[in-house]
Amino acid sequence: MDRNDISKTVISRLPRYFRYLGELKDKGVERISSGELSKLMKVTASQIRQDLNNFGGFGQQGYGYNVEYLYDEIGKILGLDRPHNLIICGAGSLGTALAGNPDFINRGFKIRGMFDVDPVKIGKFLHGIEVHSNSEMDEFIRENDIDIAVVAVPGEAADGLKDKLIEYGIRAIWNFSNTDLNVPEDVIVENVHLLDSLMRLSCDVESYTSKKGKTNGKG
Amino acid sequence: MDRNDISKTVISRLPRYFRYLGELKDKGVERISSGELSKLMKVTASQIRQDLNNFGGFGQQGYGYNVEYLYDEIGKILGLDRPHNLIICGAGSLGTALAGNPDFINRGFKIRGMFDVDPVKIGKFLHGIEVHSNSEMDEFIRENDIDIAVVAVPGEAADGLKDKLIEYGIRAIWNFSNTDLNVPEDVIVENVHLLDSLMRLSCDVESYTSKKGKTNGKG
DNA sequence: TAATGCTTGTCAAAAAAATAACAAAGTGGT
DNA sequence: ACCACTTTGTTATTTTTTTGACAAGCATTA
Repeated sequence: MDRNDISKTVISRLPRYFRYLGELKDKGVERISSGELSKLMKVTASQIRQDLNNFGGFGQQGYGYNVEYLYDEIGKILGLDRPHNLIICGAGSLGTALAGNPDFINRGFKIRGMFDVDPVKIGKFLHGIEVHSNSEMDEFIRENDIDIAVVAVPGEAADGLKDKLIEYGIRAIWNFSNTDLNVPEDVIVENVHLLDSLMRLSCDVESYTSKKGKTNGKG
Repeated sequence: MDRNDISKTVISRLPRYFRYLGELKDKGVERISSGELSKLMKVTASQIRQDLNNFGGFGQQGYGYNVEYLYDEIGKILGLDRPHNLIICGAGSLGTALAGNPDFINRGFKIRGMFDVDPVKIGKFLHGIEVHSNSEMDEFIRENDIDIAVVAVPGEAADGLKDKLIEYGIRAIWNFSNTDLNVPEDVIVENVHLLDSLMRLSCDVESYTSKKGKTNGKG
């Protein structure tokens, strides 16, 4: 089974496994069975076993999985065994918030610099990270071995920025702008569409309310 | 077909349809066929037709879909035809960034107040929104008809906060903390696990890199 | 008003994902 | 060293999701 044949669906579940295993590790738990993990995570034990088996036999019959080993292995699959160098494009409040998030650093995501068009911001330090002019971006990316760019600019500016980033050699974009970025197939985009997410919540509220209304009174 | 029988998968695609229709509407486009929309959105026309049909026949044979009508209808499904009152719990940099995002207001998500435990922050105004003490939360939620709470506090504090929110009557939580919140089944949680998202990106970089390595030289 | 061309809504088929079932392989106690 | 018990890896089944196909219906034009 080739790494690239594994479905998107399975991959997207890995960070959650990683998170739970990290918590177990921190608590000093040494081993866990798919059944126990299933109860914790509220997914079927069958799914857990099948997901993990895509990457090889991490467990042992009659024993279960070694928490630390499994944690490390999933970490490797997620590419966390080597550091990543990031830049944040857009030194607005969102970019600044991301720059200040300690979780990213803790997992090896190092924010090397921020970029903005606003002359007032350029030269300032936000959470210890310097804000540069966009004109320095090309050189900065090359010199600092940047492999991930965070797009935290207003929607209108996102598309132009994306083209520049690709021109400068970026192949992985974490996109916070509320548009879809069309990119060549060798460029990866991971979207965080906040408004979409909020709408999903709103939608669920709506359908739950209508369900309530129906079953109400007697239910 | 009942509203509540529609699969999560379909629901989760609605905000994206809404986004594209909004853009078309702004451009003055009056009608669009599933085929044209399919090219724009890079999904199959069949999927578009089937998704929309879950909610009723919004289109017309030989004509397609009326952009504005479809936009409004999807808006209703998403619960955007009525305003929502939000509070943001946690006045750190993330909470502040969310408070300053104009997209939310534009879609009827009104941020009524922020909450924090830090006495230095209490009483301050961030992006025009007052930061209150947690002790005022109960009353504030009732008096301002709050229906959505945003959890933007550090992971350790999230679980305790969640319990309070539920106690105070909140039934919809937008969770930015990097943990899963266990809630009763009448409470809805929409997660934005930023680190999980970043790990997915890192994972894709990893597998793309290994694919490159393999097919390199000849491919 | 009739003919032509699109495009939907819907049914059928295929593909993908989740769940269930179980033999094989290990653990742990005696 | 053996036995009972646990738990995996894997195969089979079911369910869900996606895609394909096409008749029915409306728009548009002459």
